[in-house]
Amino acid sequence: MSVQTSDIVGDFAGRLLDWYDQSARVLPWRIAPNSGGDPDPYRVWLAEVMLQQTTVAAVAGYFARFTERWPTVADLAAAGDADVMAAWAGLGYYARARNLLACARVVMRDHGGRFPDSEAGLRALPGIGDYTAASVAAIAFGRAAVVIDANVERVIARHRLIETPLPMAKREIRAALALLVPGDRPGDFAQALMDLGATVCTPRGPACAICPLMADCRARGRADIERLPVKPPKKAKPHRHGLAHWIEQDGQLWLVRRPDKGMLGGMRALPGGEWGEVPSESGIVSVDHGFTHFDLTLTLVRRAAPHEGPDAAAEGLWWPIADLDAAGLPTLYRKLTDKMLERDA
DNA sequence: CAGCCGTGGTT
DNA sequence: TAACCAAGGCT
Repeated sequence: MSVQTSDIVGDFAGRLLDWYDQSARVLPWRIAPNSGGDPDPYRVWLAEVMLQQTTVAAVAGYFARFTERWPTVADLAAAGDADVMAAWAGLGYYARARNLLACARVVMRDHGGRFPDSEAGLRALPGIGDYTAASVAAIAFGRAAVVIDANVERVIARHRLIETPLPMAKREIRAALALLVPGDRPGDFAQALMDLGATVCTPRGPACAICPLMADCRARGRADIERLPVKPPKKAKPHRHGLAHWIEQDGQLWLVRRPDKGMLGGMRALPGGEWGEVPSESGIVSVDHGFTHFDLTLTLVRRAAPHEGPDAAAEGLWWPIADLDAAGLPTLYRKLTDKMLERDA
């Protein structure tokens, strides 16, 4: 009776953390809420980088393999570039893998093998932007950082009925959230908000009836709640065509390493020409593949030897076709070689 | 700021 | 099914 209703409704973090204690997802990189254990900064950082623009389901297997093979940041820093890139193959956004290695090596060289425990210190490392610096600071080091990802943007935009389109709305969202971050359990608070966005306050069909923030959510019950957060219209994707060269010799296939910058940078690939607007020739098999900003039809053609084409200058190697799975080809080429080998079979 | 950078799941 | 979207960072 002594507690005002406004105080109860206003306890945003309390309601959210109570919900989290009941409903937290069980994830390989997450220790149980209130378990008292200290999360390993290396594992937190690795998971957060893998989770950038990538779903939990896609990350799980990669996280298990990476932590098994490279249990500490020292192990990862000592790994070979090609091994790490191959282990990342299929996860996408390959600049993350290059930055991951660079970051591990900076942590070893400049920080004595320990991750900086402040948001600013983390933010200065390669591959760590605003989100990842805040999330690692909060989850691994208990810092009351303002952690904002796409889930948080959606939850806050709805809770506060922010109709400003992204990315302009980021200022309002940050200002609103900064007032809500608790000094106690900031890491659980951040993860709770993300869990809520992923499982309750979903892009479509949010489960408002079971939401712990329902009482004071300004968008609750609105027919147009799915409109929030407002996003800019997307641009149309062009369609491109390209060739890939199948150069086989004694059961081995000629692979190249793509340049660090640009599409699939640093990854092993089949050699081939530039991707253009029109198909150049027909081939043995072809695959359609969607990238973020264009769609590609890639056609496989036989070539006799690497030195006969424009591939002579490319750094390459012969790879046993029987062991092609271990080559670390990105999905685009994996689809193509799978189709080729299936056709021959 | 806006464009670039992968992939797979969901609706 | 085509569109949308995801624990973003870099230039």
